[in-house]
Amino acid sequence: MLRLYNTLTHKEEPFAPLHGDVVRMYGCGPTVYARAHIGNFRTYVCLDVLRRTLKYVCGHQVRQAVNYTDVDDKTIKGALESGTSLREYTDTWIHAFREDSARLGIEAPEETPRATDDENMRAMGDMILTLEAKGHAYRRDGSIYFKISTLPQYGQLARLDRDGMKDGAAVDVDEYSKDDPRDFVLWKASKPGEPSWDVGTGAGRPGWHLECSAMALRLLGGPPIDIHAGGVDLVFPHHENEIAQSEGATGTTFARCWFHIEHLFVESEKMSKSLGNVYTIAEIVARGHRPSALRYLLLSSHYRKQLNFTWTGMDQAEEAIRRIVDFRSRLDTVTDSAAHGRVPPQVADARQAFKTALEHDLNTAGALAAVFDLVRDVNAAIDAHEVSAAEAREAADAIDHFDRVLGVVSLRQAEDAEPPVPVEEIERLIGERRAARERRDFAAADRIRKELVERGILLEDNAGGTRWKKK
RNA sequence: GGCGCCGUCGCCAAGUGGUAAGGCAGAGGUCUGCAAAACCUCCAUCUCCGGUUCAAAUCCGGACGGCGCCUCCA
Repeated sequence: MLRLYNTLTHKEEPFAPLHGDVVRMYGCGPTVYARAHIGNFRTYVCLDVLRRTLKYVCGHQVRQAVNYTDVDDKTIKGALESGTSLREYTDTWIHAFREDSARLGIEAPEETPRATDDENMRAMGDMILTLEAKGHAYRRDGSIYFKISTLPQYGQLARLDRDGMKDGAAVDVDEYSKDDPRDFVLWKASKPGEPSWDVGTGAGRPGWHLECSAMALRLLGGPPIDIHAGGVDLVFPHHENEIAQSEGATGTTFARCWFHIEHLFVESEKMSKSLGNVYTIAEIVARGHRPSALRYLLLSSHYRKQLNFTWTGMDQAEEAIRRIVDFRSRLDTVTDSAAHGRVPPQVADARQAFKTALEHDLNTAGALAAVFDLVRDVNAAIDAHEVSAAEAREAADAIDHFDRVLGVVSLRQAEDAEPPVPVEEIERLIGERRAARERRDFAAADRIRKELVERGILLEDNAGGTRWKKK
């Protein structure tokens, strides 16, 4: 059974969906005002692995929502500066995000709501009115605030207490007049020139936290929903405030399990624009790396540990994937008909180890070890001519199964499907080279191989003939 | 000031009470026309100091080092 670390309880707990076999999960998505960076994508790749584990390892169905925050200070400013409407402006970045997500092999969630969609705005308005009716909210100068003192459990997720929040920590000094500095805004009064909505709230726009509460409950049903996720930085105040709003409005638990992904660092430093180390997928590619390598790198350490992105790490990831991909294609070349019985138990062990690792709070590094164990074992068996085609098929099925969760082999194969040299030309040259080798003209043969290497194609001579692959 | 995390081979990284997975890199070897790939062999006692235990990388205490949150942020 899957066990997940729950931020709410600070413990690893067995996880099962509340209703039947459907896991209802919500992830806080990007604010769409710029191209997302690799740190953002660590979160989304880890969510993807969680999603895939739930589906393909645990056998659950998944109903996942990941939102686009398409109205806030940054998006409004960006739209203004680019001279386009908020909708057009955010459309651009949503498109970019989908493009990058696809390059990283992230499965599309069932729901990708936008805050400014009518039905979501209405849901937010309804939630505010409910909070007001229950005495959790108050209006001041056209804005509406959540009154923290009305909710005794406030602070449970982040484990913050009032007394500790003093010296050294910045105290929220707001330009608005709130009853308590910690009260947060549910609805911001509109300013001249800014887009605004009125959903029983007066003209304005939603506060930072409101959209997630409203959309999660609208799209996933409940409460409680099964899993709520995001980057660690969202624990406070975002998620704490989401809990306050949702539980204030519904009177019951908002989310059963809180799943948080640690931050990515770059060359041991926090990413920041001033350091110039905020990389996007496009920049990774421009440096000659495949997105699959980034995905692998993100999977190679545990999601609750800080991960240090380095270019050496990317090089190592490229090599590691290559080993698995080479193995996977080698399996297709096995033609022996006699079974030897050596491989099936190896496959069974690997499948078991893979599952056990993922079930243990998504231990992807451990799962990868299981994959490599199988690679080594079966490679050795093939070298010893002790594998039948059917047994190779079993191993291939296992690798394909593993990759439904890892999503890294298929990604690499897709990336390498378009070689820099036309396939017919590669094959023609391989033919010429074979002829040269047959007449023992190794100089000519080596010349062809060298030429292809320079054009990005590697040749490997095996018992069955010559194989090519992208460098 | 409060809360919390981390320190395992050159690099990355599992393991969290029973005697150190895996990947990358490296050395030697097998195979090969040569390469490549693959395989085999070699390559750490877990930051340090105490303690608990038959047994600790794993638990407790302390030291040193690194980091996060308490403020917009994945």
